[in-house]
Amino acid sequence: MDIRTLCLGILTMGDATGYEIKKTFEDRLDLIFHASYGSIYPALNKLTEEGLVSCRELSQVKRPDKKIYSITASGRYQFIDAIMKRPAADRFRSEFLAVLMFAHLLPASKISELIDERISDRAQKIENLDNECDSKLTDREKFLCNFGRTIYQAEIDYLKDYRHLLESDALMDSRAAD
Amino acid sequence: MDIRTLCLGILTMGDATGYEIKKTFEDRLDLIFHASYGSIYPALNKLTEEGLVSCRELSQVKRPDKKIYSITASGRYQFIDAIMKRPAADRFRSEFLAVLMFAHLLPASKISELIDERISDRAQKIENLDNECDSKLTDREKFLCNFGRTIYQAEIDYLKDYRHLLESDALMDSRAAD
DNA sequence: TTGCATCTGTATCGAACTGATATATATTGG
DNA sequence: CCAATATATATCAGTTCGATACAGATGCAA
Repeated sequence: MDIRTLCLGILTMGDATGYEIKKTFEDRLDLIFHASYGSIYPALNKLTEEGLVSCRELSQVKRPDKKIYSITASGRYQFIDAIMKRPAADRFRSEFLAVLMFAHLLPASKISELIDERISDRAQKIENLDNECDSKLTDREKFLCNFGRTIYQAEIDYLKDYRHLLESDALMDSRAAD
Repeated sequence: MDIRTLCLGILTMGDATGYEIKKTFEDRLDLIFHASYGSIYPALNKLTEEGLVSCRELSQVKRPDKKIYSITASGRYQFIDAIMKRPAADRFRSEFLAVLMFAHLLPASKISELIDERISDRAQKIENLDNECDSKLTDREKFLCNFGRTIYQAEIDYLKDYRHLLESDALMDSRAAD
């Protein structure tokens, strides 16, 4: 599933401009999927060419025309087709964990700082989700929201419980270096 | 931190060929970071140009020469510099979760199947980590290995506990459609 | 023993995607 | 009153993926 397909999915929820689709990615899919203008606008052009979405232009004074996209019947079929297929594996990349892989090359204080920051970052993300969760309505959205909270909390708990493994490791190495 | 930098990091653990670096990504960084030949080989060329790694060629009979890369002193400094910087945010993309976002468009049976498969996939990943964890030695590696297990287990637990929210939702929608 | 899969090793290419940047104006809040 | 944020379009260079190509070695099962 590429961004083109997911734009189609967002349009099943109602007509939107490219700008609004970007916002939807940020507001409701932040946990799950990311997309930049550099992929959204070309995607919408291609979808239009292929007849999977239609586009009406709303001329505005002293601004670029607003282009409102709607999904077509054939677009809807194609989207259902796409989500019926087995989803590809998650893609995950964490610089934080990559750095920890080389913790022995850093001073112990740096490791502690890094973990402290990670914990407060995850806590912040949970707080954001808490706020969003209230206003969200469907069980489906609550499910995804709580999914995120659960995973973030599991990470915080793990870091708190086992950080000493890294911190003592680094400490020993730096002592050995003396 | 890009793949170029992480290749440098892998070379701090010992000399290696491009092929071996790829294997290291698969064997020891699978949880954390991914890289394909299409990024590794160009990265090594660029690192060589910049004098951050050196390369000696080992000619082999009826095979392309084996190129063994070593990190240089300046490469080592540059790598430490890179990991001292604040790590960028994780990048995460999950087609599985994206599909769940549109669960209301799928039959309830499909949702159940999807979740069943996800649970066994995560269980498999935990089993793989269990096996690897034994043979790994340093506290640092154990830390990362158990990190992965913990997160995967949290996901399984969550899915088991709350899948009914999605399954009943889908059921209601399909009844409503009748 | 033959044949098939997997391993070792190099490398490139098109397509996908990111992140920054450009261009304009309106609105909101401190 | 000014700065930040929001609305709205779009492109571009650089990064990365996934597939593919080539080619012999090695292992293993029928």
